[in-house]
Amino acid sequence: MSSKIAHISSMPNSAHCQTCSLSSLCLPVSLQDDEIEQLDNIVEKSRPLHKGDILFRQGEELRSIFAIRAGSLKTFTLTHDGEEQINGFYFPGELVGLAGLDEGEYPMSAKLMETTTVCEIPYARLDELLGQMPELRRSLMRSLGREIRDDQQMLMLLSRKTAEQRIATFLLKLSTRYQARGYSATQFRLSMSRNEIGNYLGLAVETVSRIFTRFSSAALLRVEGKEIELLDLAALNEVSGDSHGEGCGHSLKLG
Amino acid sequence: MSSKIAHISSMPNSAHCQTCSLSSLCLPVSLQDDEIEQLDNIVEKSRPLHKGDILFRQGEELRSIFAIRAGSLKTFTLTHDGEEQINGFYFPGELVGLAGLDEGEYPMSAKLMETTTVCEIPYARLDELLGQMPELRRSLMRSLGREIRDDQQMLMLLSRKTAEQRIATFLLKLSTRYQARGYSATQFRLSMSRNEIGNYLGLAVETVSRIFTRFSSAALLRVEGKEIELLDLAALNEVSGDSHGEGCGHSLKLG
DNA sequence: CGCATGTTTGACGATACTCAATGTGTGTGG
DNA sequence: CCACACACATTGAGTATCGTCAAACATGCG
Repeated sequence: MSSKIAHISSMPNSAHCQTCSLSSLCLPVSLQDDEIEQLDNIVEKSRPLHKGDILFRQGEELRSIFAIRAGSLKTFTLTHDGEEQINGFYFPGELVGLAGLDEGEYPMSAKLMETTTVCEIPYARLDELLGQMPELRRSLMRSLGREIRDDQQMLMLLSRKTAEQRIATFLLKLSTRYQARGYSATQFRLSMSRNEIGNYLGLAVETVSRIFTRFSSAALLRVEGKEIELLDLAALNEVSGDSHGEGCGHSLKLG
Repeated sequence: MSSKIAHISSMPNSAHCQTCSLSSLCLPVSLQDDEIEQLDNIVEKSRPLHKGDILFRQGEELRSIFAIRAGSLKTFTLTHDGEEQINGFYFPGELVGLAGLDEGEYPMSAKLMETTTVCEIPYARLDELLGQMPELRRSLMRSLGREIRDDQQMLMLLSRKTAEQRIATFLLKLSTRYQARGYSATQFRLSMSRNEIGNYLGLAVETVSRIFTRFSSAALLRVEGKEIELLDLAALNEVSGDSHGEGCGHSLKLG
């Protein structure tokens, strides 16, 4: 359980922003070629980091934000009683570390859930570019805004949704995000444990497990350890409570 | 219940950013005098708007963000089943509307809880200034970051705290915010109803009411309708679950 | 003054947590 | 390569917290 601090050493000559297949997700801006090149120049690509490594730690000085190239990580804070509270999961093409921009230090820690490659974007350099490139600036604003909206959807989830609705919502969100980066929307591998899912959704592990089996019995999905197949997106959507169709909120009876 | 859309008409010659006592809260930046003047030029001060008025509506094009000069408002979204979900309460010196910057439209509505005066900051003009003034840019970043951190504290609250802890946390947060703007930290008037508090904290109205009386019985506070006096900040802190001292989590027994 | 809205209090019940035991997988070391 | 240990996952039983329903009470607005 000795989680090492990830030490980024730049790859000799890896990929570039210009050719990165994730660029449309990472910073969806319409930049000039030379602007992209400028951006590319300040970005440091890491060699793969290992599962369990800490990318940054709560309270550390915020020197960089990170874009994920491959793999996945979780961000979390520690509660007063030393428990870890997961704030979010991050996948390729997503930016991590934005939340700390105001304080100059990371308000939470980031830990890899599997072998992961990131792009490091030094904030000082980025800040210069922001002054020169309005589009980049707006793009970053959009990323911040998206972060806020995501959090607010979570607020909604935590304050109004039942356990079933939370899990359904969670799975559908994952589905959407996987789809956005070219993976299957219905079949994927959960990179987080049931424990982490429960922590994130404000549920006990046991509840998560029970609902997985309940959904399985109802043929909404197929579970095999961490492998998941969503069998009935429409029904999941119904259960999630986000559907506009009248969901009248009846919960699942066992099949 | 006919909530009018607030229509901002600029005051002939009201206050200026240069002399605003809230400027340190609103945009806590170290700007040059001429920079502040530039900012002041694009800000439109409203005449007082009435309780119940809508400042902006979810889905509307985001033309401006707002700074509150006096009064208070709540932001909320509508759930799929038409219920209102409160996202936050805003007080003088705070910025509203930031969350929509990415999409170009407001992701939620804002409704006044009492007679309120705001400064309107047209986004197009602001964006120009952002390119010219690095400090202003960082300040706005900080505001966005703060919004994110606040949301994440709420996530923590909703996913891990009991009803008692939520109410205690809520009251202490209010206390801090009031203090920051020069009001009493222990005596204030709740501008929101019990219903709105419950909605915001993910609790039923009845639960909110019960806990208020429970706190009252335990001499943690004094309630008289919307008037509140916090009698034992230390104890409230203890109950809130945020204290670092060992809280061993025993709930209040009636006095 | 009366109706509407907001608040308080009580009784009851459901959802999800805790505790506990068993089952399953994963990684490590012999 | 197997065996063991450890973390993770599932399932069950009992319970507590909080939500729902209901009614009385207070407050405020027209």
